[in-house]
Amino acid sequence: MSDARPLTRDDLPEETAALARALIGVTIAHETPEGLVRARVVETEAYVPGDAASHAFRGPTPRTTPMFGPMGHAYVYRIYGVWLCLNITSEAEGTGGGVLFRAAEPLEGLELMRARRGGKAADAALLRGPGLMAQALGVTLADSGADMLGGGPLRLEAPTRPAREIGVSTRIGLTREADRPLRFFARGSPSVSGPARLNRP
DNA sequence: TCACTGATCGTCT
DNA sequence: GACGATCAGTGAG
Repeated sequence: MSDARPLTRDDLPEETAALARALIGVTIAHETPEGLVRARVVETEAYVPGDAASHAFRGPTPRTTPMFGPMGHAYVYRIYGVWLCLNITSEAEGTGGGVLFRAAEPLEGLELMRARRGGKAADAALLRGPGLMAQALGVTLADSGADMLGGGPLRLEAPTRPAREIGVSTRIGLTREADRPLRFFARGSPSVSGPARLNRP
């Protein structure tokens, strides 16, 4: 609760794949007028520089400019006209890279997350998948560009318990660069998304 | 457990 | 004028 320690840039690596791995287990918190929610990150994907699957691949556009800013900032985009996906920028300013938050375990603000999801999902499934995670956290397009390592309303905090073993697999839902092992997940977590075969040891 | 499908629209070609 | 870093529902094995 009040003893949660916000993470700063000194706590995390400034390299996309290393950051994606380091984020497994950290707490993501979002404070809005509706209330505070917290969740433990259990699944990420790295979109590294030069990666044809990355939105940054073709250079900056109005949508993707945050990806080329300094590390530790939010990049939020709409996918399939319906869902939002939350990323954190992961490289030095001028280099396009990001880590997609794919799933998390709910820790605090369960009522609010259930209300935002509006469904009958089990608690472990409230943030299982990138679109659902952004929805449960109450992230909006207005959050794109926000500093997540500066103690603001959308921020990362130190893990609240020892990390689970980290698994690695290929990324989900891609057509290009689909074979690269750039997805990281907390092995054994009930909130990890994706087909079971990707989540095995 | 997996494969397939429809919904839906901003973004870039 | 396509095409998605997705999800829920359905149906088959």
